[in-house]
Amino acid sequence: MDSSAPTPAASPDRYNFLDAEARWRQAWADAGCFRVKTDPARPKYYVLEMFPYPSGKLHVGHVRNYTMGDVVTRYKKARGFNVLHPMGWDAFGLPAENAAIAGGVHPATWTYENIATMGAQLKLIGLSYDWDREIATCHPEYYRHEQKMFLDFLKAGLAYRKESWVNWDPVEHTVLANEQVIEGRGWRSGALVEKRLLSQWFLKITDFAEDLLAGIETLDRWPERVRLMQANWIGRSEGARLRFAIADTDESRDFQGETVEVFTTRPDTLFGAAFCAISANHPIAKRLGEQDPAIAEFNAECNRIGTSEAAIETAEKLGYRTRLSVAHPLVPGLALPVYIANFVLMEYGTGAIFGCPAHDQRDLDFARKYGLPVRTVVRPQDGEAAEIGTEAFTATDGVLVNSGFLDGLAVPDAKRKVIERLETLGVGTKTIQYRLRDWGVSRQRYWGCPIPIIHCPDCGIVPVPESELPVRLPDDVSFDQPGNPLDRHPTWKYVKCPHCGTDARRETDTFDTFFESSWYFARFCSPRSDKAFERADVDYWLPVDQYIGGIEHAILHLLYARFFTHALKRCGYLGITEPFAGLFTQGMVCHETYKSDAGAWLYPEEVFTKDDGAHVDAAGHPVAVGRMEKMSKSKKNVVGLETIVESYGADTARLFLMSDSPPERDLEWTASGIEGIWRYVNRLYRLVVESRPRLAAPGTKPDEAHIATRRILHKTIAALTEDLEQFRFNRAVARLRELSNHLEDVAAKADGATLREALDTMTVLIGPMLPHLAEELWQALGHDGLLVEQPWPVADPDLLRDDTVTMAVQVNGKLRATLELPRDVSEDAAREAALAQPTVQKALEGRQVRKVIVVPGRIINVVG
RNA sequence: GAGGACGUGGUGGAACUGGUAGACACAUUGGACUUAAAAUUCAACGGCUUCGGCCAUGCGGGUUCGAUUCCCGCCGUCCUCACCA
Repeated sequence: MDSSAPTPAASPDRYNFLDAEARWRQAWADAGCFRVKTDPARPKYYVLEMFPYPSGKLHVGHVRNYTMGDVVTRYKKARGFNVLHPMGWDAFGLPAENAAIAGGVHPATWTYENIATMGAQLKLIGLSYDWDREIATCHPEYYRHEQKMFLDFLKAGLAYRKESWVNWDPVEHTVLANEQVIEGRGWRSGALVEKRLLSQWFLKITDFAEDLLAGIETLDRWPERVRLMQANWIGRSEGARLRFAIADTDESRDFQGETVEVFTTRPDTLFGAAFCAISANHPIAKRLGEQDPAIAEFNAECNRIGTSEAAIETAEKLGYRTRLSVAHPLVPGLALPVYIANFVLMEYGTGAIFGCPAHDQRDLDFARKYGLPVRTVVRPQDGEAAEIGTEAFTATDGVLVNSGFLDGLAVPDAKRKVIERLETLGVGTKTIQYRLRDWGVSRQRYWGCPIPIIHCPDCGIVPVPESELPVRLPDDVSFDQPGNPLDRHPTWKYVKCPHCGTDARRETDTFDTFFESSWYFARFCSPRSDKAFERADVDYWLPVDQYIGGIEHAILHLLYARFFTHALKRCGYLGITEPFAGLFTQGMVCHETYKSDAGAWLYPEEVFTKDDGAHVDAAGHPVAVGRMEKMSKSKKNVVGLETIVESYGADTARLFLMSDSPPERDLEWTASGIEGIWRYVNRLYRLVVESRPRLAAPGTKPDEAHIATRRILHKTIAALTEDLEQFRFNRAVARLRELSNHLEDVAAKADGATLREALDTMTVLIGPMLPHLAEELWQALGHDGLLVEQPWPVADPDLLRDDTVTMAVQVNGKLRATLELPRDVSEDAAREAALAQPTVQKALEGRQVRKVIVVPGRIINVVG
């Protein structure tokens, strides 16, 4: 329990971190170590952690990814790069409004207070930010630029307004984008999302579907997982669109000459078509509904059924047989019935399909249910067409049958040929269909960037003139009733039309808050510019070389930001298409959960451990220990940042967060773990302080032991450098411990020069992870100036290679001996040495040696 | 339903490109120091063993001189998307 952890007191043999950490943070700030400027003469490196939403307070779980960015920044700086490492606040969002509703505090006040709190917390842990570049996206000097961008997008045809069925979150009282609906629920509220028909602003992300997909190939420093998720989200499929003419019958006089357009990925199965099905929101379904209350009711029912996993699994596939039928485009005289079906989505393809029961499972189920014919048109490559029972034949390596001019063709050839025919007939075309849909950016909320549009009864949609930007949020708003305060504001929305001067009204929706985070990385390049950013600055700094954030943004933010970069390029803002060259997705910090016997969550510091290991609360009542879960305020399994920094120091917390667990995996925060790191930090301190007297000792003639120490030192430099390059922080920590363990063993007998080199170098190596301690030790070692400005050590290649190698000796694959042999030992000599081993002879048990495999420097395997 | 990842001691994890499995830690146990504790420090720490070894990287096969690593089939855990035509 954290509460049982002693507060380490300062003592002569203990590192006084409280004093030292504050002192060195001040020294970095005074020297402006992390203030950078555009300098094309120097190589640049841009490190960025996903900026936080200022929700209240940070706990130790938040700090992990900032520490990773800090380690990279300090390391790259030592390697000579001009490193940009900025921090800011993703400051628009619903929690501020909820706080306003609950507590009567204005969202702006709430937000800026949280920014002050969290900013101070971040400064406690010694992060290498250029604070001069701090931005908050709720500031008009930030959001004015995205209003301009939106107007530019509008001019470029990348923004449009359209009435469509959208996802409505009934708890947040706002629309959500498709990316923000997870298993049918709002991504933040968890409420079941409803479908509503609303007029909304969209950004044309689909214009870049192909570019965004192709771009994924170039992102070779992104996790494979994220690339795959994005590719799946974009969801490219090749197929055909084709039009079925509505059959001219007595029942369909009013649809004469009209067509039903469908999308299919299996145009080759067209001869097996048994029906057409359209979405309940298809224009034809709506027209039919207007005439027939039964159809209207069926359509409404389809919209009521949710899209959650449970709803989909249990919902029956329902069809409503309309009075319409369509003519098969290739089979004269064949008419197919038209159904309205609850499983056809208006949002994908054309909102209509043709059903081929023999070769699609869902179509087969539907056909069996409604007694439709099942006609096999693809047979297995070798063999006859099997009788279709309850399972469709969906393999695509078959051969076409019962399909007229397609008979005998393989599926891919048949696809090609049938599309050719459809194109000749003028009833269809080859198409590429994406799952990706345009990004709906309108939100019916106050605390966001106003959409700079005026609705005029005469002129329609009129952009706010650029000279009038920014459109500022009004301060005087009330949250005493649900809905959008901007819409209820007494005066704000009433304006004159900029064109004709008549009474008009402002757009009262604000942008999705993902709008702000879609370009902030560029704003950091010129945070005080009166333009969105300066071209010279973004040309130098972008793309971000190392981006660090949570996997939860694998699609949402990362896709929006990639799209924005394409769109900004098209509008002439910048010259790149991919904003983030390298991406790292870090794991979460977890902690045990505690529950009192009354069922209430308890904070770790409210829980005590008795001698027998039982857990109790302050009153001595038993406490149930739950499983490790992501630190979260709601379950109270959080450890306060200040608590840890005051008890152990920032460096101890930082090193703990970098140790043991690989950075992409979850990390368990434990009291014993932090204790262990604290002990290690003190050992490092003592190692240096106690070695100081020996540094003055004259260098003796270097003997074997000194060379061994230097070898270990230089191997550590090489390995640690490689680990940092590859984001293997846990291994880097292990290597540091190997080095310091060795130095502790030899310090008392090492010669001055060797010890000096080793301790100086070790101090530089711990710098990225333990920056305060490193400065303190650097000073203790007698150096002037700041360690943070020291160059990274370079390993001497001669010291990376030993004179001898340890080779394993196996007999039939089993280890029987190890041999210390000269590095350049010949294969013959190695073989002889191995065979001479008594253990080898014994293991052979008198058998003939059939073969000896020698892998230089590694292994000798005797096969007998 | 589609796609993907992972599975190593009591625990977190290491093992380069197929080459000595368990680095580095945490926990535990025992010893030293101490009036005692804390701190520090030394040692043991996968299992079994007749002390020669044997068995061990989820399970079963395969390839190989040699497999935690490659291939096939299971089992389990996790993630993403999902009525996508």
